[in-house]
Amino acid sequence: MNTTNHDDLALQALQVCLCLHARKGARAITQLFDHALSPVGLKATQLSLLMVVNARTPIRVGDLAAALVTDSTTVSRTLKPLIVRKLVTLQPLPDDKRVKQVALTDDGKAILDHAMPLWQTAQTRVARHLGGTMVQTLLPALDAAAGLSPGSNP
Amino acid sequence: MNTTNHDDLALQALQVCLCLHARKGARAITQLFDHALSPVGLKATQLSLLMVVNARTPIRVGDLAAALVTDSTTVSRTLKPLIVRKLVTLQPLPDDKRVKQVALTDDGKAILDHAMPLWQTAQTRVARHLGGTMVQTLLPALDAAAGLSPGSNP
DNA sequence: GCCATAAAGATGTATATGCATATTATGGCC
DNA sequence: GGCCATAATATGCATATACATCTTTATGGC
Repeated sequence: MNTTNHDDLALQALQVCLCLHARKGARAITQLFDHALSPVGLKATQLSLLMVVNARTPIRVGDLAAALVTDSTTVSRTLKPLIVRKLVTLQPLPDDKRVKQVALTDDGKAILDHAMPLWQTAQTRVARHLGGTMVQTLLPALDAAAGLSPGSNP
Repeated sequence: MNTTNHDDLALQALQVCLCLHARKGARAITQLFDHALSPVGLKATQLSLLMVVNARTPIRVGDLAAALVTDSTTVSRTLKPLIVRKLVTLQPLPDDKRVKQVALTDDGKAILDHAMPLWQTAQTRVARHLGGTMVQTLLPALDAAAGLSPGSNP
């Protein structure tokens, strides 16, 4: 008899698990970006958030969560340190005080200015490591993956 | 005059940032796996760890961290709830008591048995969503990304 | 054998992440 | 006009993640 079914499957799963691979890859990339961004005191996550806010100021918390493919509760907390550092503001919408809008401050714009060259360095380093072909296939594949949350159950 | 350099770069960066894309994709995939695994009370991260331990029991904490492309301090804490649930054990190596070895318990093997079919379902669902071609290109690209941590500084 | 140094994990602190639930604000219904 | 269903966000709890630092244990030079 063999080593039971689960052993075979579990061993094979290690090699092909899309979740594990996605997480390992994302962790490695995140670490590189975090290190690259340390001079401006931003984590990769925080820069991502600032970039989205910059592109769509002012933006609702819920829209920010959707744009980042994350939970609005996560956004709520990720905003905290950025608000403390006065990089963004959080203002209730006058028309509907349930809604809060996130806006980039001048300090936020300034730090974005300092961060983007560091981002460029990190991006280039990862892109070189992967090679152009992989980057071209990776980005659409990750986009596709990011789009699978809505259709969760069928 | 235009909208300043950083605006252009930041807007463009949103579309191509490998870190943001990797994290968004990984989050979406993780959520799907987490939901799929909820019947056995495991998170995707925990199953990944159990699969590695299963493949290489007993394994040192440090080797586990390397295999998962993560920090050994993270492994230390990720192990905590699994130890409490008696899915793995953590034993110092007699020869060198600095080293701790992680081993899968019978309960751990049992839960792995229950989890693997759920894993298969999640894996298939994601693979179908992406399509065979994307899966074939995604896995090697993520492997390549996972391999960029060592050469961090040049 | 004794102490300096290094190695392996664990802990303190901080952020990231998401589910269940609480809080607050709208809006429709009576 | 007040009450309840709903919507948007925030909090409580638990895990995930990593850097700096601490503790414990080995090892090497003397």
